[in-house]
Amino acid sequence: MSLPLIQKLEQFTRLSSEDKEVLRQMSMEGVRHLDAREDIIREGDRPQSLNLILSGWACRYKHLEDGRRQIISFFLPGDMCDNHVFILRQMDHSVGTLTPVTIAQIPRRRIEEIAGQHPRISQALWWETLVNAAIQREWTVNLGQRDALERIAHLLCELFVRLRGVGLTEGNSCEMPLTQAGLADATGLSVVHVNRTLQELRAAKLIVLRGKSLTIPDLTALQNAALFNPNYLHLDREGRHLDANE
Amino acid sequence: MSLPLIQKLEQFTRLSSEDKEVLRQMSMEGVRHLDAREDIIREGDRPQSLNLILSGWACRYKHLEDGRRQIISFFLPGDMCDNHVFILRQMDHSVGTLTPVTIAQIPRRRIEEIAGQHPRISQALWWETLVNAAIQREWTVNLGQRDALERIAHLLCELFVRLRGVGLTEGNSCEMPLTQAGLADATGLSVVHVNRTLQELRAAKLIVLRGKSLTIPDLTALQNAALFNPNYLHLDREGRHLDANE
DNA sequence: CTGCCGGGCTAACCTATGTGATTCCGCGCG
DNA sequence: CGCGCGGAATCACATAGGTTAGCCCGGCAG
Repeated sequence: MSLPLIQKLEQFTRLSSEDKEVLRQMSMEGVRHLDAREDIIREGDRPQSLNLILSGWACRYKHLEDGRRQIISFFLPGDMCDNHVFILRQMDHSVGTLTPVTIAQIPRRRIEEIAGQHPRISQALWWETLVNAAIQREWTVNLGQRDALERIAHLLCELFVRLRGVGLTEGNSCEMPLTQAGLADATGLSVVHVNRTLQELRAAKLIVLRGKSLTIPDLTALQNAALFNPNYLHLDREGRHLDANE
Repeated sequence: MSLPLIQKLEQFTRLSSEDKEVLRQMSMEGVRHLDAREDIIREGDRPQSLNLILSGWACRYKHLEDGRRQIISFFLPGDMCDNHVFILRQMDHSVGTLTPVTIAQIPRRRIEEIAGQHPRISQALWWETLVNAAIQREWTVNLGQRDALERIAHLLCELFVRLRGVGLTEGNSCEMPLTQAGLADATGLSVVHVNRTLQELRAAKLIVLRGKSLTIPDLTALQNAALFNPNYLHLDREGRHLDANE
């Protein structure tokens, strides 16, 4: 059973077995366990280490002064919360857990050392940063143009495809620990409307959502409803060509 | 009169005069002139060069299959349209001009050479990539949480502060070549509502917008109306501390 | 066992924003 | 010199989505 981080980076590049060993070692450093709803980093911090999610879900978020809150992105196992932020000096947002989470906290120095010695890894880390930026762009489109149903459907497609990329789906099902309030904060909708819209998606047989488990009976159908095009996830290792259903 | 690119990077780091000379040379390569409403790069392209905006405005945008369009970000003079995209293999969005534009088209190889020889420049380029990502996050918040008035006010604050950073403001005024349709595509609002909201901003004396010129009589007031906090632009060269009004 | 709390669900009502259509103005082009 | 067009401005009307409030259920803490 391979580490989510490794599975993820291998969607992009081939890693040597030495590279993989280095990443495995790295993942065992500074392991910490966090409860749900804890902050990993706060706006204004000047982090000196990088947090790699080993298990559980977290998110970036930002509060407006009057309390409104937006979830800016999700971190799933294999994601790095703050890859390369040390180039900037201050966090402009916070990162918090959504479920209990285990992370590896890797000192800045250690990362720089690894990146210096393993160009393939260094490049892969930049790739992950750029893919995150691409995801952020797609969220801009999602919030700006899609209506509630498309928006939620799109988010579910994205999460499902990303989870599949790190081996966390089973057939057409995956875990869905997000509460409706979480979905609301991520989509810019009210909780009430998220609920309404989920009913609609259920009624249309596009999703089965019970407890913390999501099943997507027909991914293509959901993608169509969402106007979801997976190209922005850049899961196209050279030569290879895959669509979201591969 | 210094190049916008250099002014911009110097908000972040000190460049040696050699660094600056290299950037100046670079800016003279492959200069091209484009009309308004031309595409610089299209979704699906695999660009082998980097486009630096010397003058004029451009934007990233994305179309949904049914024609809806979202502007994802703006490029002002000194911005690089597609810094580091060669790490990804395909453009997941297009870049088009909003006004007549002049760009320097710099071959990938050349950039890599320069970055290899001038670590300061290399770092500054990554800084610009990360700041763009931070801007994208703030847009997520903007679209997800702010109402129409805050949203437009926020965008105007951002554009003004960014223009000021490259010396393109005069007192409290700057150029504003965006049409209301452009503002609508960027904010996810309808043209009609953009118009209504601009009236509101005018009535509140927060902006003076005539033709292609924007004046912000009281930037602090506009920032307050927008819940605008400039920290996400990361204009904080070490030691220095400035607020948006400096 | 009971009481509380987080999370899901629903209903009635309200409003910010979208739609579609029309007018007006200025400017470049034939 | 008149026509056509992009862009701004309005108006009347429609609706997606927000708000407030309340209920129900299940788990766990005391």
